[in-house]
Amino acid sequence: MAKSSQKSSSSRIPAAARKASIIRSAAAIFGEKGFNGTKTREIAARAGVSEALIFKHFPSKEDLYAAILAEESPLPGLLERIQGLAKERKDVEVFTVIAETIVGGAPDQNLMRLILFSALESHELSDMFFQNHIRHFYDVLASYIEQRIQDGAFQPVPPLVAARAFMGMLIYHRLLTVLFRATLPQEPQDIVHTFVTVFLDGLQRQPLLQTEKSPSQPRSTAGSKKARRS
Amino acid sequence: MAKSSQKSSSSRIPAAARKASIIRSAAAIFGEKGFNGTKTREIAARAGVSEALIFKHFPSKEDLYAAILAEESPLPGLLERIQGLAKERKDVEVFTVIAETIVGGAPDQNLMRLILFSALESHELSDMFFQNHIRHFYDVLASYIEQRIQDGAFQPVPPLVAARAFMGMLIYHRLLTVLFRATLPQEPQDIVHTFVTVFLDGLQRQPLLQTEKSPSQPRSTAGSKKARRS
DNA sequence: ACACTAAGTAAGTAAATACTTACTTAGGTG
DNA sequence: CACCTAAGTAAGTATTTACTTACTTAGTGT
Repeated sequence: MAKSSQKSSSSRIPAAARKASIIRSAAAIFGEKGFNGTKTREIAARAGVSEALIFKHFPSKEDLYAAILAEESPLPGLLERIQGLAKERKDVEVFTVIAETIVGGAPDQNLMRLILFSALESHELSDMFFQNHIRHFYDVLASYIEQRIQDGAFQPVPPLVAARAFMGMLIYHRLLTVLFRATLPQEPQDIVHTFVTVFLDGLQRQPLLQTEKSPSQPRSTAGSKKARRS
Repeated sequence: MAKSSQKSSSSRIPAAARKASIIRSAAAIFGEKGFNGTKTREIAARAGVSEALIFKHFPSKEDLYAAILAEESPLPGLLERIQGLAKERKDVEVFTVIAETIVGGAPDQNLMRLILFSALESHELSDMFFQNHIRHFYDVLASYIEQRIQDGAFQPVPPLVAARAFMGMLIYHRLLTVLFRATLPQEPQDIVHTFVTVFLDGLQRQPLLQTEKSPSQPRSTAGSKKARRS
């Protein structure tokens, strides 16, 4: 009987294609269970091949894992899109596009988990990943913020801290969704709008006040008695 | 140096104490390597006991893991502290205390990793953890924000979204530090100050404008062409 | 002193798992 | 066709690992 139905692939296919198919199957399982939780047997089953074939293509499980991390990339064309808007100083649009991308599910569930797992399990590739993708993104965003501060449009805050603050809202939101299925009742675009509004209203130069805040507030900004830390 | 020093325990000690000592050792390793990456042999070695003793105290590795998750608690007295300040409507203090706690390293590196690992490896206890600790914290923070909106001090935004936005800045910052050792050149109190300032300036009712923003901006707040709300 | 129990362990065991070996076979090429 | 190589596999193997078993011993109450 038997050999009729292969699931994702059938008998002889060229090496490159098979390799890609194994990578696809493996990425799904590594993302679900992490490196240590994933068994090569399971990868083989999902790819519809024998375990031995996996080792024909990748010297070790580690090598397979490395191949996946090296190829996955988040934020596909996001950088280019915002750089266009940034040149025209369209604050709202710049931050809205970023927020929509992330809140809309940008690094998909599996990639998100893959990144987290690899960071936790400290595969060195995770550091490389951070340097190549994330770091660069922050540099771009931070230099936009710095530019706007020099324009006099934003308050003088440390640009990288501000960039992280904004990305924190978004990524953390995504994290709660992916890890704890903790969704919110609001529509995605309302969430985006809230994030962007709070952040930009917070950054943009206030018409009257510049560092002190609320009119109904006595003042004690942090830096007085409270903020001594080690 | 020498082998003379037992690290956490020597010969006969009462069951309860030994149990606690095993939990301590196990928590450290689970936090470092996750459930699947941790071997019972390693836990035994670190606790300075035989593997068999671990299984005298905990029926299985899973049970030991569960005992750890059940007992670890972040945000120790934070809730009480902010509830006092909240009654007096001290916005800056409330958010500064929270930010100082988290940026200062509140869930310590190990607990942070433990929580992430357990969420990723989907031990049901992680959900329980979220429900018991994190959820409750957000409820308190969100209801404070809602109160301040009703006072007319904050803009009318969805309170839970705003609460998440603020916590996102903090936790994400901590995440980058813990996972990628991506530190910032600024002093902790400057980072705290930036987070609190941006967030509160963003939330507090603007003296003149209420939804529109920057004076140096042609205006296109979201609601014009870009933010087509469906 | 003497047993009795709680605290502890050395030495297994069965199952799982990453990786190999030795083999088969599909299908293009001269 | 006959051959040759790339594509594929069944059946191991050595090691690791969670957990057990059968035992020893420290210390306490009487």
